Amino acid sequence: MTANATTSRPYHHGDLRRALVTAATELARSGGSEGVGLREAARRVGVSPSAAYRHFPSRDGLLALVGSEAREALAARMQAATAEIRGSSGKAARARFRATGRAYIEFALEEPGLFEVAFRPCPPSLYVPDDPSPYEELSAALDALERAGLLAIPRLGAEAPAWVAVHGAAVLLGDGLLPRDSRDPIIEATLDMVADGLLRSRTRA
Amino acid sequence: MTANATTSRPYHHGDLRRALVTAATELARSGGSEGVGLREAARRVGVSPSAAYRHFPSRDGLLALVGSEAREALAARMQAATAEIRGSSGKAARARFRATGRAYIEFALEEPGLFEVAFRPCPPSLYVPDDPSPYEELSAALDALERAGLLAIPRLGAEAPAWVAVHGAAVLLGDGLLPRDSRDPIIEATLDMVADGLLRSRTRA
DNA sequence: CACCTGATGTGAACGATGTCAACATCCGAC
DNA sequence: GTCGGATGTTGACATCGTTCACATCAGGTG
Repeated sequence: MTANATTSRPYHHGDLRRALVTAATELARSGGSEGVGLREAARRVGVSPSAAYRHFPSRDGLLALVGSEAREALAARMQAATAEIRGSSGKAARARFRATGRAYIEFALEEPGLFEVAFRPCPPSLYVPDDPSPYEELSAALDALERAGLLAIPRLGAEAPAWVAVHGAAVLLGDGLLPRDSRDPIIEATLDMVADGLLRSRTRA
Repeated sequence: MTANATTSRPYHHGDLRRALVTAATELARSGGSEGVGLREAARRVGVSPSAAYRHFPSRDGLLALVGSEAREALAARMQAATAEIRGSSGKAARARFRATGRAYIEFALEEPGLFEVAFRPCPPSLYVPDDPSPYEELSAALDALERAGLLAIPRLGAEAPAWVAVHGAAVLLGDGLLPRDSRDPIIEATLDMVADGLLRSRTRA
C-alpha cells in the first residue's frame, strides 16, 4: 500500500503537492493572492517551509497552480450555468450566452479571492494551462451563436469584446468601484450591451 | 523662508510627504503595487523608514496616495484626448466619447504599474478622493451625448456599461490575457460594442 | 531673549516572510 | 541487502512592515 487508511502520518507525506495546493487555495479564497503565504500553507499541512520547494520553484509557482485551479472552478461554474438551459433554438443559444457571462460575474463576486488569483499575471515560465478553461466556455457559447446565424460581426472578432465587458463588470463590481447594491441591473445592462453589439436583431428588455 | 533654495538638506526635510509620494509613485510606475516598498521609498529620499509613519498610517496609506495621483494622471490624459477634438456637432460628441475610452485603455497599456495602483481596492478609511477623476471625465462625455440626444438608453444606466467595457479591455490587454499584437482592433471592437449598445443609429466601421 | 511644547526624524528592535544550503530520512530498483 | 534519488527538516540569511524610546528642530509664550 502506498498510503495507510488510518492517516498514520507517513514520514513522507502522502501527496504533499496536492495538499499544499489545496491549502494555498483555501488561503487564496479568503485573502486573495496577498493572503497566500508559502510558510502559512506549509504550516497548515504540518510540514516545514522548505519542503514546498521540492514541488514548486517559488511562491509564485504555487500561486500559478492555485490560479489554474481557480480558472477551472470558474469554467465549471460557467458550464453548469449553460447546462441548465435546455433547447436548441436560437433563443436558447442566446440565453446560454448570457448565462455564461452571468456565471462569470457571479463567480467573481462570490469568490473574489479565487477570481483575483485566477487572472493574476504570471511569468510565462510559470504558466499552468487548465483544461476546462473559461475562455473555452465562452468560445463554445459563441460557436453556438454562429451556428444559429445570430452573430452580427465576424466570428473571429467576437471573443474579445464579450470577454472584455464581462471581465470589466466582474472586476469593477468585485472591487467595489461600482455600487454592489446595483449589482443586478449593472450585470444585465452589461449583458444587454454585449448582445446589442455582437448579435443580430436587438432584443431590448 | 521655510525652505532653503540651495537644497542644504535641512535636518527636517522640507516636504517629506510630497517626496515620499513621488518616490513611491516612481516605484509603482516600474513594479506596480508590489514594487512599492515603504523602506525603499524612504531609502530613495534619504530618510529613515520610520520617518514615513509621521505622514502615513501604513504602507497601504502611502499606496492610497499614489493611487490617487495615478487616477489624476489618467483623468488628465482622458481630458487631453477629448480636448483635441473640436466642434460641437453630435459627431464630435461621439468622437470625444470614443477618445475618452481610447485614452483610458492606452494609459493602462503605457503605465501598467500606475494603472494597477490606481484601481487597487483599498479600505474606506484610507481612501483618498482625487479631483480630476476618471469617472468624472466619463460622466462629462456621457452628458454631452445626452445633450446631443444620442443616448439610446436612460442616462442613469449609461456609466456602468461604458466603464465596464473600457476597463475590461484595459485589464485584459494590460495583463497579456488578450494578445497585445491585436491591440488596436480589440480596442476599436470594444468601442464599437459600447457605441452600439449605448448610442442611437449604429455606425459600423 | 530663554524656554518649552509639539512636530518631525533617528536608531534599534520585533516578528514575519521568501529563499537557500547542508543534512536526515525513506522508498524502490538492482 | 544495499545504494541512489526523491522527499522532508534544520538552521540561517536578507528583507520587509511596524513600533517604541529617544534626538532634534521650529515657533510661539513668558
